[in-house]
Amino acid sequence: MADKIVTIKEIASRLNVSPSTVSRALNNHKSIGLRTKTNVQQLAKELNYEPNQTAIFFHQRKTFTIGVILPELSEAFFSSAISGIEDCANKSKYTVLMGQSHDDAEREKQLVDTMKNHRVDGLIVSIAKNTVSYEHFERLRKYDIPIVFFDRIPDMQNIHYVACNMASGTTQAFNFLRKLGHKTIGMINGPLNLLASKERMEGYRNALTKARLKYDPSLIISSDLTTESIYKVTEKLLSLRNKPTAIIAFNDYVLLDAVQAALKLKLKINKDVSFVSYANLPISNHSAHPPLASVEQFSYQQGNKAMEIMLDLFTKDKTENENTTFYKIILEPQLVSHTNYNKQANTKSK
Amino acid sequence: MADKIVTIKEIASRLNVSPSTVSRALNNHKSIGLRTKTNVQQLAKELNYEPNQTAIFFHQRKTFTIGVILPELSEAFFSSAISGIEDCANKSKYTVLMGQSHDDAEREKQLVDTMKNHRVDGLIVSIAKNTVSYEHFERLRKYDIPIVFFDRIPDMQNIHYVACNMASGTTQAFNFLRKLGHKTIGMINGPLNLLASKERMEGYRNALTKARLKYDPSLIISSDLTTESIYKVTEKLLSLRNKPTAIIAFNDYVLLDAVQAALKLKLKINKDVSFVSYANLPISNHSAHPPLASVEQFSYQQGNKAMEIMLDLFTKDKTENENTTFYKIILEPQLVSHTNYNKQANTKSK
DNA sequence: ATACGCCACGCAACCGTTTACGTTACTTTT
DNA sequence: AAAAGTAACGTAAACGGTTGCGTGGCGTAT
Repeated sequence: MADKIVTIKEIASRLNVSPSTVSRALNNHKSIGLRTKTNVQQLAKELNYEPNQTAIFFHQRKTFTIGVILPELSEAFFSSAISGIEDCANKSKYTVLMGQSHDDAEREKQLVDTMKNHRVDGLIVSIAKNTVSYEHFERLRKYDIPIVFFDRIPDMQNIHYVACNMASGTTQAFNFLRKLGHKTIGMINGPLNLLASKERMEGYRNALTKARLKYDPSLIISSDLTTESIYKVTEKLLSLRNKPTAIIAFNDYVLLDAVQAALKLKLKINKDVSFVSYANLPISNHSAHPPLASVEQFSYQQGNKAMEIMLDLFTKDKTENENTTFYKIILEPQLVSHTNYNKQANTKSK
Repeated sequence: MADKIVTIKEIASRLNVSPSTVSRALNNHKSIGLRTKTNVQQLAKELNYEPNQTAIFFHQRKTFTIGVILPELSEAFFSSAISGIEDCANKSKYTVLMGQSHDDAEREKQLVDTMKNHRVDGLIVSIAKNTVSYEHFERLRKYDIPIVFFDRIPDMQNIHYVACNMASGTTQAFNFLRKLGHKTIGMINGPLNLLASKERMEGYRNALTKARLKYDPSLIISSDLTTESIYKVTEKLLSLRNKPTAIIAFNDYVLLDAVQAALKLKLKINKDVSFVSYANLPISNHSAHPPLASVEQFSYQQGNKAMEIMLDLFTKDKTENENTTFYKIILEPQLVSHTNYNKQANTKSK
């Protein structure tokens, strides 16, 4: 077999034509005669010619690669999101360069630089927990690399993003519990510098206002999301005079710890205290103490939408000179009740 | 600011030197005078010069990118594995191009082609369930793109791979159950064309032989890993005359369904029937009916090791001409008992 | 027969960087 | 003082493919 990698020049010399003719023939350029065109294409097939994309990328200043930076792939939320991104990307011949920040701002910065050097056509990012400066993102503008943020949005002006309305989700959760008869509802929130925490807080208070209830600040406690912190916070909530009969947990990971803390206090789950959470674990409904309901955040859809926006930016960039409009997509979360039996388990295998 | 992207030529013309001098100065080449060297480096810093990697990649025939193709990121096993890959890759300036086959052989083939066109320096693959032909892998040899397989290994000669010894894991599981007093142990296996199934079978029979027990074929049933199939198979097992008091489930997803099936038959878990499984769900110990023990397959380590092998191949390629040795790394799985309390929950947050 | 146009293809520059191979000017050796 | 060496930098080709422009040959209109 042909051991050497076959290039356009190789084909050209074999057919006694110029490389440019071969290139045009392969690209079905109109100014090439039918005769030579078929000759070239046939020989290319025979020799198993495959264009060297790195040369093309370099020449066209386009890599058909989009970078994705997110905190942790092992969190189901993000692995699902990247699936949404990838599925959409592949439909348009794009490939995904992936990097995890492990929630470390420094690492995130490095990744952004790497991706920039790789000249990705665009970047989809969910920022790290402790990212506070954003110059590394700003620097990308010079290279015309658009960024679309999702879920974890930085506090920046003029950015594209897609996120889920956690305020609304929290309101839904609150009302759900109210309808079940719960009068005193606590919440284990995250650090208040996170938008996600602020929104949950906002949703909680909105629900209170609408229900004309008075606000008891001690019912909402922020934790730093570590196991120890959650234990402490949960115990604190459950030993209040105005003790909550239901708790909204920041997410499923928090839920697991909070439930353990409650059990330690000899409380019966769903009797002495009930829980509602935000879905990020696929099998939380198989767990020993599933929440009464979950706020579904549609991670796959968020990723998918982010990639759609990216594709849109690529086409728009060519026509409009200055991008003055910014995509700000807010998805509505949906409360999923787990009281009915498990609907269907996704058939997974390994 | 400098709006245009600054290149070596730009720096060269500003300093009235040639581009090659700039290039050498930036790379600290010895044959460049200290004077001009510092001049160049300073101006580069000022202008925020950043090399165009696509040009470099193209020129050096090296992309510092490795492709990873696996079935499903949403399975914890794989998302953990890719973390292992990425962590190792980043330490050596490599980046990860990712693609999911969704267990579709056709898609896998496309991904291999895409990665080849992107000229990844290497490929790490866990093959799709229904991949039977391997020419798309063979084709990469021409491009000198090494492949390292992990976990799901194709039936090919002369390949590098890292996998877990499922036979040994199964033997461990079997003996564990025997020690707990179980005399009749069933197993829900996967399709027999999978190496993983064959190995489980092998491990089961090895354990039997060592314990001088006779083999009852009806105690091992293969399923196609769909929920319906698992229900059926479980019911079959539990209605045998020689009814098993313990069942080894193919993996945690199978476990979930098998447990449901057992519950449907009004059996008490861990009393009428006990389970052991192969770990791929991180929170299986929080689930309503956790297995007595799990065979830990060290997915992160598998990925990590695969990438280490890849790096090794890169360095070796330069010295040795023909690669006549192939890495075949077999990790020993480890049985983790869940009877003691949950050790520590990984602190995860979102 | 001359002019015009089009078809089909070649030439050469280009993308940004690296590098083998000069070339110059100066220093050292003998 | 001539030869040799060396420091410091320039020239140009190369990586593989694309593309604007040029050109010869042929057909057709006039």
